[in-house]
Amino acid sequence: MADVAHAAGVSHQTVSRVLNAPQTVSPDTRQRVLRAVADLGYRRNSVARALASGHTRLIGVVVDELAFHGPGSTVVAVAEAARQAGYAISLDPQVTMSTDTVSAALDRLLSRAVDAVIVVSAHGWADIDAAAAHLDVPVVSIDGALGGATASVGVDQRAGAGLATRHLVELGHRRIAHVAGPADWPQAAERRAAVAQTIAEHGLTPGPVLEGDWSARSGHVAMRRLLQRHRDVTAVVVANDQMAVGAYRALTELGRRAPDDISVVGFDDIPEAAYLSPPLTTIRQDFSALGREAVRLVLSALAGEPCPSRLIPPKLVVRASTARPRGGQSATR
Amino acid sequence: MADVAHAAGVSHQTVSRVLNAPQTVSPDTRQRVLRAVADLGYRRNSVARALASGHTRLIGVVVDELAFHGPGSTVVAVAEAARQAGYAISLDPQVTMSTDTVSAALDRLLSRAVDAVIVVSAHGWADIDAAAAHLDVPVVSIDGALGGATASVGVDQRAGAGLATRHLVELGHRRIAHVAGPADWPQAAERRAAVAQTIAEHGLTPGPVLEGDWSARSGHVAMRRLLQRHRDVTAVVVANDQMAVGAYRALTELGRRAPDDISVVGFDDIPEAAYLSPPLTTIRQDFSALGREAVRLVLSALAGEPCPSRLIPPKLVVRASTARPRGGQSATR
DNA sequence: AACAGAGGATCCCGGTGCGCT
DNA sequence: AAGCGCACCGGGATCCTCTGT
Repeated sequence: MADVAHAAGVSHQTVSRVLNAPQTVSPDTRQRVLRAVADLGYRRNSVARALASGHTRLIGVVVDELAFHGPGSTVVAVAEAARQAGYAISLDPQVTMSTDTVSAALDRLLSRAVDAVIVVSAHGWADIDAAAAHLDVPVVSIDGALGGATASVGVDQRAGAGLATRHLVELGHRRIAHVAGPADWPQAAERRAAVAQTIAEHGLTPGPVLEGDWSARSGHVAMRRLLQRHRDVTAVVVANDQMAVGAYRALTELGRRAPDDISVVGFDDIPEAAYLSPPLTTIRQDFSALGREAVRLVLSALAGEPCPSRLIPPKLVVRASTARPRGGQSATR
Repeated sequence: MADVAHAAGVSHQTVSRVLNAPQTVSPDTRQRVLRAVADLGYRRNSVARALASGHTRLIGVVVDELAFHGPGSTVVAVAEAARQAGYAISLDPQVTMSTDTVSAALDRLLSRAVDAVIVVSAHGWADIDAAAAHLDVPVVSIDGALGGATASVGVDQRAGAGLATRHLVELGHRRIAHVAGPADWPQAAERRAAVAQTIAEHGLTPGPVLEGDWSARSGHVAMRRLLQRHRDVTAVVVANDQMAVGAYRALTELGRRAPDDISVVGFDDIPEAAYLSPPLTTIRQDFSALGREAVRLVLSALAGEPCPSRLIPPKLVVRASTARPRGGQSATR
C-alpha cells in the first residue's frame, strides 16, 4: 500500500480512502490512485484489514455429513450468498458430531476471529446451543431443530412428513409404516412424530416404525424386516431418499414391486430420485434456500437487527412410487 | 495477551514464547503463564499472528460440484488433514468453472493471504494452470489432469476405465458401448480413451460412444438412445454412477435387464451403488485419499520440499450388474 | 471570519522476531 | 539461560491541517 501511495504521490491513508470510501476523495486523485493500484497489481491484505478494523468478514461454517447432497448444496449456497456480501467462508467439517467436537470447532473458528458462525447439522441442537450460548459472535444453525439460544433456519420437517403421510392416506392406504432416521436426530424425531400424528388424525391405527441411520444399507435392512414381519402394510414413508434406495433393493430381492405391492415415499429429493425405478415420490427440501436464508440471518445479526428463526416449507413431489393400494379404495371423495 | 502477561507477572513476549516455543521458557514461569491463560480463557488471535508472522496457516480450497459425493468427500478429507497439521480451510465453491471464475476465486483467496491453494475440480486444468502459473503460493490440483505448472493428485482414470473394460472383455463381451462424460472434461476424455484402447488391445471393434453430462438425466437419455439404435451391444461402461442410475432407468423402461440383456459398469462407487438393482459393478475412487494426499503435497511445498504429482490407483468392485453375455462365451481361458 | 472538502500525521490493532540485559 | 524492550507486520480510525470560497 505504501508503494501504491508513493507511485500515486499521496499518503497511504488516501489510498485506503480510495479503496474504502471513494466518494471522499477527489476524482482526480482517485484516478491516480486507482491507476497505481492497477499498475502495481496491488491487492489489499485482509489480514491487516481485519487486525485494524476488528472484523474479518469471515463466516465460520461447521458442517456435518458434507459428502451428502443436502449439506453439500447448503454449503454451496451459504458460500455463494456470503461471497455476494463480501464475506468468505472458513469451513470446519466434522466427521463425528458431539459436544466436544463442536466446541473444538467453534474454538478453532473463534481463534480465527470469524465474525459469525453457521452450523449445518441435523444432529441435535442441544449441544450446539450449549456450546454457542456464550459466544460473542452470532450463531445461526441450519437444520438443527428450532429453539434454544441460537437463531436457526430449517425446513419444516413436520409439514414435510405430514405431506407425505397425507398423500398416502388420500390414496387410500390404511396401514402405513415408517422407516425413521436415528432417534437422537431431532429431524428424524419430528418426521416420525408427524407421520404418527397424521395417521392418528385420519383415524387410522399406527403402523410399524423401524429405525435406520440414513444410509441405503440401513434402509435395506429395515425394509426387509418390514416386508417379512408386517405383510399388511401397503405403504411406507421412508425418512430420506438414500434409505429409500435401500428399501427399493429389499423390495426387488423379495419379489415385491412399488407401487403395486407397496407405495414408497422418500424425503429430500436427491437428484437421482427421479431416475430410480420406479421414480420416487418424495418430499423436496430446498437446500439452497436454507443456505441463503442462513446468511441473511447472519447479516441481520451482524447489523444488529433481530434475526428470527425461520422454517422453509417443503414440497411434495409425486412420481411413480405411490399409487392406490391394490384392491383398496381412495379416501378422496 | 497483555492481560495474561500482567496476570502472570511477565511481559507479553514471554507469553508469546510460552505459546510458541515452550522449551525456551523456564518450567516455573511457563506454569504461571499457562495458568493465567487458562484462568482468563485466553485464546490467541490468529489474525494478529498472521500479520506478524507472515503466514495465515490457511489453505484456500476452490471446488466445483461440491454437492456431489466425490468432491464432498475429498473436501472433508482435505479439511481433516489440514486441521491435523494446524491449518484451516477457506472454501470457495464454484457454480460454474471458467478461467474468469477461477481467477476471481484465486484473487479472493490471495487477498485473504492463504498460504496455499488446493483446487478440486475435474473440469480441465489448462485454465487452472494459466491462472495459477504466476502465483507466489503453492497450488495443488485434485482431479485435474496431471501435467502443467501445478502439482496435482488424481485417480488414475485410464487405469480405472481399463479395469472396467477389461472386466467386460474377460466376461466375453465383444461389443462394448461407452456412455462418456462431457468431452471437455479431461477425466471424461481419459476414461473414453482408455475404454477405446482396451477394446482395441483385445482386437475388438470399437463400440458406440454416447456423451452425457454426468447427471442421471443424461445417463437416461444416452441409454435410451443406445438401446434403440445399437441392439448388438451387450455391455456398457458408464462414466459415472449417477449416469448409471439413469441408464438403469432406461433399461427398465424399455423392458431390458442388467446383466441379463446388457452388462453395466459404473465409475465412482457412490454409497448407493451397492443398493441399486442390480447392485452396480463399478470402479471405486478413493476420494478421501485424494484429499489427504493433496494436503501432504501442500505441506511439502510449504516446507520447500519437492512435491511430485501423484496418481492413486482405482479399484474394480464387482457386483451384480455384469455377467457373461447371453449365449456368449467367456474369453477367460 | 467561518466553513466545507481534500488529504496528511499519528496512533493503534495484537501479536512475532530479534537483539540485548 | 531466562526474560525483556523495541521495531514492525499492513492497513484503519481519528484528529488535524491546508486550501479555497
